[in-house]
Amino acid sequence: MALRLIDGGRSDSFEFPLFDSILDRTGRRQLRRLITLVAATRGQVIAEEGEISRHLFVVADGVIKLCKVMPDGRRLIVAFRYPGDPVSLQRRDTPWPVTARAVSDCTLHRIAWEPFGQLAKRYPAMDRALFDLAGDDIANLQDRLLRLGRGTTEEKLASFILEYCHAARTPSSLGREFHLPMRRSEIAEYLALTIESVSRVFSRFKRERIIAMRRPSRIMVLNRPALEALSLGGHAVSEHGTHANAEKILRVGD
Amino acid sequence: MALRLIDGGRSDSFEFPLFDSILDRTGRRQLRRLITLVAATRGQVIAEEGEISRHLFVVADGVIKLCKVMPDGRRLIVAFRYPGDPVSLQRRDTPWPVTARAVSDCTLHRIAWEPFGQLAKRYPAMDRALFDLAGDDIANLQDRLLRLGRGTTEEKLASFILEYCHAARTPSSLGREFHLPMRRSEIAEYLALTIESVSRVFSRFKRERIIAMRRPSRIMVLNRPALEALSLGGHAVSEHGTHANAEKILRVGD
DNA sequence: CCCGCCAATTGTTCCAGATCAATTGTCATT
DNA sequence: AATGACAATTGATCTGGAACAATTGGCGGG
Repeated sequence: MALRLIDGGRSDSFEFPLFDSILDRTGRRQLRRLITLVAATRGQVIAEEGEISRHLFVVADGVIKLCKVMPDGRRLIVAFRYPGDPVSLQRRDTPWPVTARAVSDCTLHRIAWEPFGQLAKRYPAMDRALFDLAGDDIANLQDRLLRLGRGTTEEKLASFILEYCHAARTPSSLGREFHLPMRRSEIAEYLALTIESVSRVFSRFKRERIIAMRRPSRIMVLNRPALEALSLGGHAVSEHGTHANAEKILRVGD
Repeated sequence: MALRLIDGGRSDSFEFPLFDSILDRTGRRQLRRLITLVAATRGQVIAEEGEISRHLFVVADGVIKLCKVMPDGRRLIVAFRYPGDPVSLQRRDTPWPVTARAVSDCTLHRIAWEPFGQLAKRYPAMDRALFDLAGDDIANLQDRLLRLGRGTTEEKLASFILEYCHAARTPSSLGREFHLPMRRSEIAEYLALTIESVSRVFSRFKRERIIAMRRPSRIMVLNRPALEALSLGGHAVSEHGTHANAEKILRVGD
């Protein structure tokens, strides 16, 4: 199924902070004319791994996942993308390194690389801005690599919850309930765990009053400091057995 | 200890393919004048996580590792960098997201961001080239994420050996012996394993005549197809039990 | 309201890889 | 050649999370 184009998608009214700050009035207007608004429904493929990338996509509303699959079917969600995020930063007109799918019904800004490149010739700061965004993406992937490689199940889920609250601009600190659009299977694929492990840790967090969960997708953070402590890999907050151990390991030198 | 500057490091003679292809003669000469050649000895820190990045580094000779550490001492090597690789692509003048250390004695080209930025104003293609390099880095990190998250010990080591052969331009396909500069502990930190697991799999590969190993750091690839099959996650090459399984998993749909 | 479907939870068993513990190389120094 | 300091290997256990297996819960359609 193809992406649905949205009428009036070329309206000048919406916000587009990614490049607006570096363009003058003319540049902004020209960029607006390149943008098409498209819609995808839950589960729909936005771009397939291997397919040549002809567009830059930016999430307008909803959540996207970027997936990779091994030949034997093992899969991993490389990243979720939230409103305002560019979907994939890569050389123009090269194959997508991942498959992008909608996690919830969502809308995206789409810009063809070809005219984007023309515009970028007159506004070189745009290439610079793309590079900066790529740098942020790299730093995030490096963090994720550390967590997937060395983190425990608790640590992974704790940092996922915090990350979601932050990225989805959810009122987590206020102790308000929010909606989690991804299923357990998607959280498991994101954290390189099984559904069962994810479910067990959710239950444990609930039992320990770190979160409340009236339904699987309705979460409320009750003890944010506990989540933060877990997500850094500090484990028990006020114990210092781990600390002595840490110093021993760090002393190894290199 | 500070990085040692190398006399005559400003010579115009060396190759610098990263940007040479997109610059004219004048541009190349101007870029050359910004480059300083520096040396680091095995184990030396080139840049520390958190420290503001004032330079772009490119590996000239030897191998670099990029490390991240958790508060309690668990560590991961995010990437190795080989001759020709930029060390870290990130927003200019922002904190390093990783610590860069020399794995072997090595030399690096160093360019201060400040004059680099001036030059890039006259040659906008340089920013574009940086973005493209960052895109490659992102694709590599995504692959690594899949392997660390879902790969077995064998798969991880097999793909590491192949990756090393490729990156270090080693005559692997010819069945010639080569030198592996990183210790078992570094390979383990790169693959999110323990030293013991790495050692056991090396021994197994040796026993199965996939590699030869006269000393821990002297390796020869004997059966490249076997390594390639393993690194893709295909497991046994000519078995199809796994295949049936794969289709079952893939059929899940999303 | 009941039924069927699928997501999520919970319980049980199992195993890959971690951890703990020697032992064996390797090489630099005297 | 003997000594000491590490790096690597090998062996014996242990365990966190996977795999397998029911059971429970929610929701849409008749």
